[in-house]
Amino acid sequence: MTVTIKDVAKKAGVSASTVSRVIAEHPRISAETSRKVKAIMEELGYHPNLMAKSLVSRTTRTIAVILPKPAEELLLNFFFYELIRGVLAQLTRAGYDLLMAGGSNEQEELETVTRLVRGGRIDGLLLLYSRSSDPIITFLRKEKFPFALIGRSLDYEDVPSVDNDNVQAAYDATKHLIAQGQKRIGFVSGPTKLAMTQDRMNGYYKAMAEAGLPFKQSWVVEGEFLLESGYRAMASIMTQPEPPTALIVIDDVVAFGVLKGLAELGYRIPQDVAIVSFNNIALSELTMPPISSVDVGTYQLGYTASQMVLRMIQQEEITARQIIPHRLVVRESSLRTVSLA
Amino acid sequence: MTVTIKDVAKKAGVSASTVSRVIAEHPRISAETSRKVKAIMEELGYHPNLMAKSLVSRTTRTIAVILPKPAEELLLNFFFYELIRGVLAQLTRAGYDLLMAGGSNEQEELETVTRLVRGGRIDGLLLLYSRSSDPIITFLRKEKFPFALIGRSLDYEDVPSVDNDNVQAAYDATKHLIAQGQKRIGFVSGPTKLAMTQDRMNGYYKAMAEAGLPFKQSWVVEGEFLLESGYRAMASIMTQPEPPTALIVIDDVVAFGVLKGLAELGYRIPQDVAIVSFNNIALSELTMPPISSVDVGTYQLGYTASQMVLRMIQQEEITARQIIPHRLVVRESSLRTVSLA
DNA sequence: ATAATCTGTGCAAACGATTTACTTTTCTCG
DNA sequence: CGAGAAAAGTAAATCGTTTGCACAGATTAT
Repeated sequence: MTVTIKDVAKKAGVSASTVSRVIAEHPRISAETSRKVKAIMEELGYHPNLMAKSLVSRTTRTIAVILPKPAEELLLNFFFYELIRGVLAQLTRAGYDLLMAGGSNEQEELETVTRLVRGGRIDGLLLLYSRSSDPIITFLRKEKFPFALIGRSLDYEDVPSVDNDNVQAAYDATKHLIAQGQKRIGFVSGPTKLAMTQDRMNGYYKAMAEAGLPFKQSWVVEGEFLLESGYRAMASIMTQPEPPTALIVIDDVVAFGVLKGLAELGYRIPQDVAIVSFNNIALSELTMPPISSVDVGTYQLGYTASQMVLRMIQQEEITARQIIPHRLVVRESSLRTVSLA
Repeated sequence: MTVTIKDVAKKAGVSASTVSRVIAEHPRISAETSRKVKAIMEELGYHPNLMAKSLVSRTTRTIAVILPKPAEELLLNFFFYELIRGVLAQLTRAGYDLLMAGGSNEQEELETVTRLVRGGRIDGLLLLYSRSSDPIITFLRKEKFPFALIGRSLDYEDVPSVDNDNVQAAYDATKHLIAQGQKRIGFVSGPTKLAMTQDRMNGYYKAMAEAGLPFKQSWVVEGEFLLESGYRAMASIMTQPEPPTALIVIDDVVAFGVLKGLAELGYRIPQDVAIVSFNNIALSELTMPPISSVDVGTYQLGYTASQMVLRMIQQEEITARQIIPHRLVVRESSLRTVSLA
């Protein structure tokens, strides 16, 4: 049925080993034989069976990405495509394939990982998130299996991971507002159990403290990565006697809610309230007004994390924690003086 | 190193075949042996080598999704995550894995597909888009390889595919505006080479004709799936002597641009101009005002398309063209009389 | 009682490559 | 010219499973 290496060998009048070596560009093959065999391969439309190859080489040229279960996916919704493109770009370059897997709960996820790793189906793994005391990470470390984490592990310092400097990013964002003359700056935050949230909060605190600006606890609101979260936060933050005149928002989607909430309360942006948020998803520039946002380099995160895994597979030394530079993209929402069309 | 079926066999005092049969739940294995072997497997942490399994069974329990190259991805940006979740849900249920592949150009894409198919790495394939006279589709048909298309092929009627009834969807959207008392209805369209665009235009024409409403060619503008496209369309549509009082927009992202353009021209929504768009991405309800949009069932598209491929793999009969129901989600942007908060 | 069927298991041959260890052929050069 | 080295290629083992066939012992039918 399908054409095998033996078919090629027979037709070319050589042994299977020779064909194999032609494919591998083994030096001990004469130019003539190589040419001849290649011609036959072409003619027969031969493609090596990847399973057989993997079986003997104990290598699959495949790495897997584990998708978070639904409950933890919120943030990913808008990142995902960019991230995967970055991952795929790197893997394709290196001749690797990408396997995507997940599970509907923690237990299933771990089972999937076990099956893939122990079953020899993949050479490396990429985790898109970290939860504290993650059994998957524990398992992978025990197996000494090549993997990298996008984000930061709360449990171990030395987990190979690619992340942003979220402290600095929030610091920069806050500084930007301060440079615009803002003094009363609030923070619409996310779930504090996430390293990302904690880091951004700290950057904000740091900038405020450095500038000697007072801040009230009532200007800071925890929430989730949901539109509603930002919307509701406005009701509590902006209705107090002395509300902030500027807000740092943990994520663009949350910022959309903030925009909505502010509009309903009659605040103009940026004249009454200036806004800076994070992640710079494609829609940040489409709102009215466009939102200033810290670009975290989503594509780069995927690209670099994959590269890290590939390096580990090649037994190369890696730096356990790699930082992707961020970049504050300033748009109308944070500018003190703007000329509106 | 890794524990194989032989290790299990030896420790259990049986042959490798017996262990294999225990795993396969072969009927001719005694309950006692089965219990014993399973215990040993557990103890040793045995997981079958998937490559060896695939080699002999000529089956991989993997299907691939081919990612469009960057130039054609625009639309996918917001769909992608939902779509993949649908795909993954179906595949996980059936015990299949998902491989993701792509290429930076058409040639590379075809090579990837050839390598995967001929190399026996996958059992089925999912295409997320259709271009006319797609060499990949040609190849897959020739190989009689199980695959399904999300969308509609412009070349062949009988390509297994999962799609919306876009004609009906646009018809419904237009009817809704008409029911709101709208008479001057325009259409902000997409690239006409796409089946999706053509279908939606036709639905719009049909509803207009049926209602006996006049329409001007100047109320219809072609564009792309970009924010700018909708923004620019406003400058041409809304500045003419008798502009439409309602607009059908090909896609939510384009609608965001429309919103922006209308705001700059001083139109209020929906009082001055009503809007309905398509795809109902997560952000449609976050705009000011929230946009009425036709939900196309993105998750379902992925879920059903995967199911179709799985059926083909099982040699089951399938209906070549499956339609996912759409649903018009009415929000403020299209309501004639609204009480704004 | 004996033949026929059933049960439970083992042996060995695939599956389609790679790779080690040889064998044969061709050079090179004293 | 012939020995030894280098070059080119082959045969066979191997990777970890599955599975058709054989076979022994237990069970059932005649």
